[in-house]
Amino acid sequence: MPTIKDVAKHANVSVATVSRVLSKTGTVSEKNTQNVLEAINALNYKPNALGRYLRTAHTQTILVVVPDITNPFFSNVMKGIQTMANEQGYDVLVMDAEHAHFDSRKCFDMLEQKQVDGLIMLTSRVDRNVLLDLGKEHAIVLACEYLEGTTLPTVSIDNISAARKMTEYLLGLNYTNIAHITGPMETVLGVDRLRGFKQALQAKSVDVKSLNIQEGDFSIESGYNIMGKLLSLEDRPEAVFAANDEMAMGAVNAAKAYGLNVPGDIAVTGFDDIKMASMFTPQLTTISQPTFEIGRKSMDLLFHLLNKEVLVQSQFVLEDTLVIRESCGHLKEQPLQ
Amino acid sequence: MPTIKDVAKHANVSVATVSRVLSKTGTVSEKNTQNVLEAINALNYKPNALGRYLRTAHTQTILVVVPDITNPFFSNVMKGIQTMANEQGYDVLVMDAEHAHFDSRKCFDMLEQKQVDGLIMLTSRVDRNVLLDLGKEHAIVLACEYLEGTTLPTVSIDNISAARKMTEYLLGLNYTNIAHITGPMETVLGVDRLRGFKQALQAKSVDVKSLNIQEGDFSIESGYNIMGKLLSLEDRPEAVFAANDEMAMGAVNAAKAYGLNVPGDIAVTGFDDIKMASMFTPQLTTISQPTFEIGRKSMDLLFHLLNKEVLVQSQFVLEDTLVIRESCGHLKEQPLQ
DNA sequence: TCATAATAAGAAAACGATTACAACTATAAT
DNA sequence: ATTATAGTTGTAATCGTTTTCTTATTATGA
Repeated sequence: MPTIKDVAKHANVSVATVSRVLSKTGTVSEKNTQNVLEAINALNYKPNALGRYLRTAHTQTILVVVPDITNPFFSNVMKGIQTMANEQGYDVLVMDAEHAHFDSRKCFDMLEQKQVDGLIMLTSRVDRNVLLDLGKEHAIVLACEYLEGTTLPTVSIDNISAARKMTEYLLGLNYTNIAHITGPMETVLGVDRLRGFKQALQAKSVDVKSLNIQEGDFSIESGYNIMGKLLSLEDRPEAVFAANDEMAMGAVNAAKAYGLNVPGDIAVTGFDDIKMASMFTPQLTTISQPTFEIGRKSMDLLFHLLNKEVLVQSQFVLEDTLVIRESCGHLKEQPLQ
Repeated sequence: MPTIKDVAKHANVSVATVSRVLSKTGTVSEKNTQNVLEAINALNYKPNALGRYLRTAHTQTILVVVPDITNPFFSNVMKGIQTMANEQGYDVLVMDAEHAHFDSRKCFDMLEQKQVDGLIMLTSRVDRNVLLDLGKEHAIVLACEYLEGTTLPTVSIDNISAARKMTEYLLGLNYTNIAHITGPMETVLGVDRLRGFKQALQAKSVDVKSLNIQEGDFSIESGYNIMGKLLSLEDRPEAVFAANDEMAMGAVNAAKAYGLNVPGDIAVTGFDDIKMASMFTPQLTTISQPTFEIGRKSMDLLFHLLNKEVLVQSQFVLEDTLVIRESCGHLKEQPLQ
């Protein structure tokens, strides 16, 4: 494996000169530039990134922690991050938090050990204080899940108002006995969507029955199981709002297994608008999040942080959209594909 | 940011001693060990990974190149890799090849520049010779898509026989006019599955009509569009075998849009058994791949390579399963969830 | 022609760890 | 007392770059 020294020797110059032509900084004569370039070619020299990183003290790679790589919602956000990162010459490391079953110190260490330059957290299920402290010294941005009263840069949608919007839509369809399958109550996402749900109900003076609120874990299975419970309630709900699309699909399938028709017998809505939401039968009415844009914006923010620029604005809430499809019995025109 | 020197000074020992207690190698007296540990704590010292990496010449991180991070099939393989990697103390970098629209030199450079210790390719749509050459000097394993006549370690299923099995199943259901929506013909995956399809037909002396073979690109959209073509054929196929689940779903939806019932009017099958295959209506009959295991095995192989062990076996083909659900009109018992 | 500025290039010092080597204990064996 | 041995420790080299100084050379302008 040739090093910069070998190149220097081969080109009859000093290592400094080689480094200069490599990084296109400083001034090197035309003749030497050519010599160095030839030597690089002749030896098939590839600069060792480690040497450079140690000296320059940054790795040009960032870490993103995602609750579950398997979840299509997050892979879209990831794609946005990835795209933006590559544009700026950064590489992206991914860490799967496995729904917070991981040791969050691992990702913090990577930051502190200079293994990565920055961090994008797609989950906030970590030690709040540690995260906040770390944010003072390092480049960290929070996406999707913001942290209550945080100083960290954040990009997400307004989950409360989105959930309220969804519930109001259901109310507008004249459903009043509405259930909500929540996300995990230790996530801001779960809590906020529940909050929006309640707000809409209370605004219409519909009372919120505690039996109609059941905690899920964002998985298809939990949607299926909880729907089972809901359906066996004495006062069976007419509509159920699931806190994400996966749970909604589980719920629909539970209803089908129960011999019920969706939306004929019971309406179901989701949240996130993952790709499958429109492929599913019935097509899911849901909240569409600008996933790619969330990713892009997060990386953009991180990039500013990395460059020590002062952020004029650090909290970004992006637009979500209620997309109405079939699962609530109100079919708007929509191409099937 | 404290360095090892600061710790040494604080603990009144040499940097060598600090390094020794850090890496638990060599012998250090009980007293000094304690002093060093205290100093580390007092200064909140985190060893700089870059320094270590440069010296030890490896980064403990591997790179995996995936055709499309958004595809659930690959995220499951990724999960297997990730799990195994973490067990062995490796980190995982992900690069999205965007269906080979990326510059493959980028991932090769990372290997050559020592940015990563090893490479797992989930796609082989790269320059064959470059890849093979690189494999002589570096740790590389190919997963999912093997390379014809390669010397590189490989783990995948036998796509030809799996596709044959699927086609035979269709034939067994007495369909004879069967179409195949292929994957991209520049992927081994696409070619192999087509090959298996043809083999099954030829074995039964059913002639393969060229109009019944249409090239897709693994996307839902292409499945939808191609199905449109297929349905307007004078001699409309009774069954269509799509080379992956996404295209199968697109095909089903096209049929629905056409006013056709699946499987009543036309049978459709997929390949891969992604999570949604069983959530979809009708539930997809498909080929199930041991995704997690493919990931695990690949990482295991890579790990051996990294340790310079000689591989007794380097080509692994894992078991696939035909999972029969609803989409071909032959419903076996299967829990709905 | 001389002072000044600009350009080119090398020597050597970082960066922060690991580790080979040597040196110095203390203890045990002779 | 002397030697051998094992256990500790420190010094300094090393990994492969980048970058700060210096110095030498050439070009520019008065």
